Amino acid sequence: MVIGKNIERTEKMVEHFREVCRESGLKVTPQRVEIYRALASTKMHPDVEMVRESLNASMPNLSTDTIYRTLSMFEEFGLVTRIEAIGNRARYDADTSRHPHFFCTECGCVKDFHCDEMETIAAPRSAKKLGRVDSVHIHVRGVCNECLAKE
Amino acid sequence: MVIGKNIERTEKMVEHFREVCRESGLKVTPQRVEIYRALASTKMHPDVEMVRESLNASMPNLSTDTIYRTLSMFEEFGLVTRIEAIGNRARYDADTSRHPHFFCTECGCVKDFHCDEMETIAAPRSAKKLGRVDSVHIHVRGVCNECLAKE
DNA sequence: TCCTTAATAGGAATAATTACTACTTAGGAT
DNA sequence: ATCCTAAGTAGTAATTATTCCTATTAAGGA
Ligand SMILES: [Mn+2]
Ligand SMILES: [Mn+2]
Ligand SMILES: [Zn+2]
Ligand SMILES: [Zn+2]
Repeated sequence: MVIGKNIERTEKMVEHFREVCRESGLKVTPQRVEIYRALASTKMHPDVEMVRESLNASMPNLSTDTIYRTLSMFEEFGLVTRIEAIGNRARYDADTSRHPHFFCTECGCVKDFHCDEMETIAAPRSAKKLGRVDSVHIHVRGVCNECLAKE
Repeated sequence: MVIGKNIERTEKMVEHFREVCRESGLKVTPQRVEIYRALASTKMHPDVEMVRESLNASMPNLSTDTIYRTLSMFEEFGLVTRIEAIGNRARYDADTSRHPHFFCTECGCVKDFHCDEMETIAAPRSAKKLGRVDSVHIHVRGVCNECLAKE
């Protein structure tokens, strides 16, 4: 995972993360900051293993358990969104705004795209009859350009 | 898992399943028929364990491996749809028509609802720029009426 | 009925996630 | 600045979901 693009934006997000921690009485540990920064600085929607790899140089003793615990905690506090992609590994997104995803069924990559209609479509009455609707999720599946090129 | 409603419709689906098997050179084994029937006769979108439980009386020796293998094969041949619900168990739907789902974040249940807009919305250019789009998936998350009643 | 090959059962292996616990540390109090 | 304490972490074990393996079985064609 490459880190380094849009450093200003990333650091702004990290600062916001620190504030949320302080407001919520969560300790701002180096592990939490680095895990959050790893997510905020990439568009790859990383899973736990990708986070571990990207931090391996700077934090070689970071434990798997800490990554899992930390990401779950982030989700609970609305700092990240958990993405149920294809396959079995949970992936995370530091962009918590509502937006659709492209899932490649070949390589498993997850990409953002934008679509006003998909970002604003509301749950219909038929859905609300089933219970309380908290969020709407849209994704498309297909084969990404990189995988198409390989074929 | 309760089986038995809409028996005619279920049996029509089972007959179609048999035809697909014959056409594709797949053996019509009792295991396959019962697993397919278990899916076709419920609206619960069962996971592997639910299928096993529902068939435990009639097929006590049905192996987990067979259920996994069979459901994957069904998906490959377009007989069922695999649903990536919340949490870690894959769920399956014998209704392969495009329709949105309601996921309860409390009990994990999966319910159907209908919404013309969600069933016809097409992938936008911004998605197609990322690769070949094969399908569009929409679901909502919330808390189902049963869980709301318990609170 | 026989034969061939696909399919199954049962158990072992793998992969993802969670649980446990002794040790560490962030951040408030002194 | 130092101390205290509860919250957090590392390392490891346990659990859970899924896949792999292989000897045995049986579907469906000859
Ligand atoms: Mn995203
Ligand atoms: Mn459905
Ligand atoms: Zn790809
Ligand atoms: Zn519920």
